[in-house]
Amino acid sequence: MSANSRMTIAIHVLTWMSLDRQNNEVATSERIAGSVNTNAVVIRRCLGDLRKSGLVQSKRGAGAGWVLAREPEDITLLEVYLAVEGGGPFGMHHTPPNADCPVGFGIRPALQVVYSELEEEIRKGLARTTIADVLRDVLAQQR
Amino acid sequence: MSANSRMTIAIHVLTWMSLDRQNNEVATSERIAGSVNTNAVVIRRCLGDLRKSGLVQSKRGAGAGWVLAREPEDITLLEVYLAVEGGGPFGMHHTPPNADCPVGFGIRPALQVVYSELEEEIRKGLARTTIADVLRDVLAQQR
DNA sequence: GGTCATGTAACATTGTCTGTTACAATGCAT
DNA sequence: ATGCATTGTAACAGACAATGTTACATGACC
Repeated sequence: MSANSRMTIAIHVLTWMSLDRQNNEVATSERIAGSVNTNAVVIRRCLGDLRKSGLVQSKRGAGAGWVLAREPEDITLLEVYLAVEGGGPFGMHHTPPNADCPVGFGIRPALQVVYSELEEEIRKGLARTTIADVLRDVLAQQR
Repeated sequence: MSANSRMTIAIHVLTWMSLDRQNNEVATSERIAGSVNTNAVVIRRCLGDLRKSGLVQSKRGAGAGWVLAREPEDITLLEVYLAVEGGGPFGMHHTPPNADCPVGFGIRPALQVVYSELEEEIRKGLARTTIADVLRDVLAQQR
């Protein structure tokens, strides 16, 4: 499968921000990038998606940075998923199948049903976990 | 997300083979490719994966081709998934996160748990549908 | 005004998926 | 045994997406 890490990065960012709220420093893309171990622009792109969905807010100017727009308990992984992830788990044919064949004609709508039911299951599963849950699990891992 | 079509192609192939069993012709990669509308080698690669998992069998020599190793009612989409799909729906960080940060240290094992639970949900969902179900739905789409 | 970080564009790099060509291996038919 | 159609696989080209990087205009506080 894709091995797309946007979901992972976004959860990492939000979890980091949840933990960092206790400090008095400002959450900048640069500092977050230090934890994720990537370029700050990658983090800004991610935060931009999260802001469009209303999960974070940005401040500009001097002392600028990012803050959570909601409590970690109120942010589910489903919202993160909807914010940063594109299509579903499986893709359709690259080029349209042969419509003169019964299977080629009917396979796409048939799979559409199967795939969207599956997508619904994924969403339900993601809705059960919040960023606060992840933070708790993350801290439980410490040495 | 990935937009990986291997799953779609594999289901298409197996569904086509289920329908084609009624004819007296031999199922060759060339004929299947005609329905999927792609190159025969792509189909052979897919069939190779399906064979490794025991879902189809191949015959060589003259009059060679492919046959289902099991009844369409006994092949679930989960088995197809396990045969052709690689990793799970989400990937981890491209480069390892900063282990000196508590979040960077604990995020991977924490997400591993979340992701594998999700993967389990997907598998359960896929196990509910068989190739015979798909064939029925495909034929119901006809003009 | 100086400064710092956001916001975004542009581009390079990398990796994966798909498609294509080529060809050896296989085994039935004649 | 020879021919033939197809599998099985390697090798490569092309397309595309994700990621990383550089650069710079924009905004707002000091």
